[in-house]
Amino acid sequence: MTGHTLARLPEQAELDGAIRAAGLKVTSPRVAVMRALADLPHSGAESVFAAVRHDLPGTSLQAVYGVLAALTEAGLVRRIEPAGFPARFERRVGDNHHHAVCSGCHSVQDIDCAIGEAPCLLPSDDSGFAVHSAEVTFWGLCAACQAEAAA
Amino acid sequence: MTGHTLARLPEQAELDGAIRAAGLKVTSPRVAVMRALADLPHSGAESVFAAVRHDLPGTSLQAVYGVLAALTEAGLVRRIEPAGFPARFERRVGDNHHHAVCSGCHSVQDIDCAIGEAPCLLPSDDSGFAVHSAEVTFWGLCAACQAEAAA
DNA sequence: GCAGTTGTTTTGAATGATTCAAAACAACCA
DNA sequence: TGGTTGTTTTGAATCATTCAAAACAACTGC
Repeated sequence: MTGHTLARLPEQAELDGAIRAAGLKVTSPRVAVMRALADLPHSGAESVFAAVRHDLPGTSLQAVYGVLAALTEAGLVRRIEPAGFPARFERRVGDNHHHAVCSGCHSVQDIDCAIGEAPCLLPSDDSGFAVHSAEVTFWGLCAACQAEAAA
Repeated sequence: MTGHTLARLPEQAELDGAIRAAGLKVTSPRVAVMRALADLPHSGAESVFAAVRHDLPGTSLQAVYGVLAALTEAGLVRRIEPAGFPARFERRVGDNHHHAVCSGCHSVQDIDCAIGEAPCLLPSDDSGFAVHSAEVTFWGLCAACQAEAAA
C-alpha cells in the first residue's frame, strides 16, 4: 500500500516541540501519530491507527481521527484525499508538492512541483477566480507495478 | 451551488445517439441525467436526482447513481471528486481540463489547461512513475464570493 | 510538587455518500 | 412481437468519518 521510507525517525523531544509550538497540548496519542506518519507517510487513518496501537494499545480510532484533525488544523500534517480513496496524511507540509497515485497498488508518492516554484500553477483564464492553492494529482503506475505488469 | 450555464440544451436525438454510440441502452433515466448535466454541469448525484425527478418522477436515487456510474464508465460523463465534497459530474469529457472550486459557495468552474496542451503537466522527477493522467484542482474564491467578501 | 482549568481521549452512537442484491421491468434484436 | 439481456426499483448494507457526553490528562500558577 504505502512505501516504507528510510528517513530518520524524529526524536521524542523534536515531536514534542513541534506539537507544543503549534499551540497544542503534548499527548501520547499525538506523539504516536506524528511518529507513525514520519515512519509511513501517506497513511490513512486506519493505518495510522494500526501503527499507533502497536506502541500505545488502548488508543481509539476516534482519537486518531481527532488527532489527525487537530494536527491538520494546526498545520503539522497535510491531508490529501485522492478521488475514490479514504484520506491520507503526511508530515511534509509547507512546500507545495504534489502526489502520484498508483492505480495498481494504490501507493502514493511525492512529486515535486511540476513547473518552477510554488505556486507552480496558474490557470490560463481564471474568469476572476482568486486562486489560493493548486492541488495536482498524477494517476498512473508506479515502477513496481509496471514491472509486475510486464511479467 | 452550481452555476446555471446558458449553453444550448441538447436535442433528444443527440442524447439518444450519444448513449447508443457508447454501447448502452437508451432509457429515460439516462437521457434525463444527460440532460440534467447539460443544464447544470458539476452537479452532484443529489442535484442530478432532483433535476431528473422534475421531469421523470418515480426515478430512484439509486438509479441516478447507477446511471452516473454507467455513463462515467462509458466515457460519456466525467466524475470529479473535490476533497471533502461528494462527487460531481460533467459532460465535458475528452479534453484534459481542470477545475476551480470556490471555498465560499462550493461552486465549480472549468479551467483550461494551465500550461499548453494536454497533458499539460509532467512531474519534474517521476522516479519511474508512468503518468496516465494529471488532475488539477484550484482552490480559492470565485468572483461573486470575492465581491461579497469585500462588502 | 500539587490542584484547578482547559483541552483531549474514550466510549458509544449517528451521519452521509455510496454500493450491493434480488426481483420487477423495459430496450433492443431477430 | 416475443426473448434475451441489461436496467431500474426497492430495500438494506457498507464504509469513512463525525458527533456528544463523560472520564481523563496536560499545563498553569501556586
